[in-house]
Amino acid sequence: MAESLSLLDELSWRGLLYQHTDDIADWLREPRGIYAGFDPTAASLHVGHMVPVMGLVHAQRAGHKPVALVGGGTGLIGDPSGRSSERQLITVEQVEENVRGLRGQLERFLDFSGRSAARVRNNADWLLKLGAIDLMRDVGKHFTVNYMLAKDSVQSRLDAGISYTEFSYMLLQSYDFLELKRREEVSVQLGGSDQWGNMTAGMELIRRSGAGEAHVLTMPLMMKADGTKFGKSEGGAVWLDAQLTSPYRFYQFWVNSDDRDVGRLLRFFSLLPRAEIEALERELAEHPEKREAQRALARDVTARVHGEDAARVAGEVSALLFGGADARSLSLGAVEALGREITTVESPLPSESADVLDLLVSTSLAASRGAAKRLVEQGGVYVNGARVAMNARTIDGGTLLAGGHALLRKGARDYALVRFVGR
RNA sequence: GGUGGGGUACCCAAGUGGCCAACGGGAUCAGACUGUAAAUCUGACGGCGCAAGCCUUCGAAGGUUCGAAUCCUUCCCCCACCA
Repeated sequence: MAESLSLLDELSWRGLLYQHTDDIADWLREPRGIYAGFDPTAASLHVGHMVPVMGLVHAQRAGHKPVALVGGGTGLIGDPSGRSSERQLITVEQVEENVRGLRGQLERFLDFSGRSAARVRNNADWLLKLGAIDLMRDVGKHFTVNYMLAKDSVQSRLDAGISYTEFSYMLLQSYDFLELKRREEVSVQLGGSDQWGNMTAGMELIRRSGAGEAHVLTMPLMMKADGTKFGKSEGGAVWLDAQLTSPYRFYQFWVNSDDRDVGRLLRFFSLLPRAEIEALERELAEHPEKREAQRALARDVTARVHGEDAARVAGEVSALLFGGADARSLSLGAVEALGREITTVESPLPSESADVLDLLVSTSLAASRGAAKRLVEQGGVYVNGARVAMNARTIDGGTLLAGGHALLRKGARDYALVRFVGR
């Protein structure tokens, strides 16, 4: 472990420090157990979750022992923090399935060996067997309703309404902290800034239960310079699961970062050292069109999430698609490599030709034939690099690439490949 | 339980008998410009169709009418105040 920088210093220069308890610096002089929780609201984490994940990664690098807590129990209740309306309950089966997905992803970021070995825990292990009476006597008694009502997460919901279920969420999260403190010697919790209320409640419970000293630290929410929400791409979330967001798309998400955001994104999500990030920022200022910073960011993050090989291939495919090469000059090998990274559909060559509109729909480049038609009419569709016109929108044998392929493009950067197979 | 207000397309929101597939804004998508940017401008934005046009939408189900998002009935849900 590099002992050069303390966890707080590291998080601080990266802009990952938002709020923390007063004496946390002293407390962190010794190696501590540090946890962050992730509720299984979906089968996969998305890029937004990576902020606290990176918090754990930095904690481990600084010599502390990270614990990733999967909320198999709290996920059944629903956290009101940062939400303007009541959540829909998800089924027990769904939560269990999601827990499996999250667990596997969290394991990729952390090192499970050595002195600072990471652990993954599931709060279902203690919350499911916690009885209502025990909860009220052992946890509830330590909180006044007045204290709970004062929390932002509750306060902001007083108008729209909040169920007793979600109102109680902070009790469960507090209990998690206490359990982890007792069982695993975890004394620090980190999370997004919207978690401050829940986290300090846990600290309060630990204090009142006489379980010793505990601290909390929050990290900022990633905001984009253009004001839109971070982590969305083509209308959907950017997932860490390769099945939901392919490594190529994942890589593209980062490559497309706004110039104004790249520096912060590098600090947040890459492990590159400070000097290197600052050099990239200078390069970006002088030659923004080269997008070196974006590429470095995409390489680093994609490699951590999907592995070095996947990151390299995503980079190569991007270079191929955006490098200005003539699609028709692609070798069969290159086309087949493309096919493994971007959406690819097989289509029988019906008679003599295929309608591009149908191909746009089958490759999901367009939602319906009507949408596909509008795209073509607006000049937003290209086959093998050539714009498609409404009255010339069929593909026949003569226009195919090596191996009977056609490369479809929608707009500036959405690609799909069609492989025509014999009847 | 009472009184009042409300449920309109991805979100916000106008619309109170035909001119409504439904004003406007946001989000989104495309084009121009560019750096696979940003900003700006232009266009598109329920489904099917080359098109004329057809079909399905305004919480749900019925009804009145030549004709309803708009009127009536019943039901469901949300909010505020009161109890």
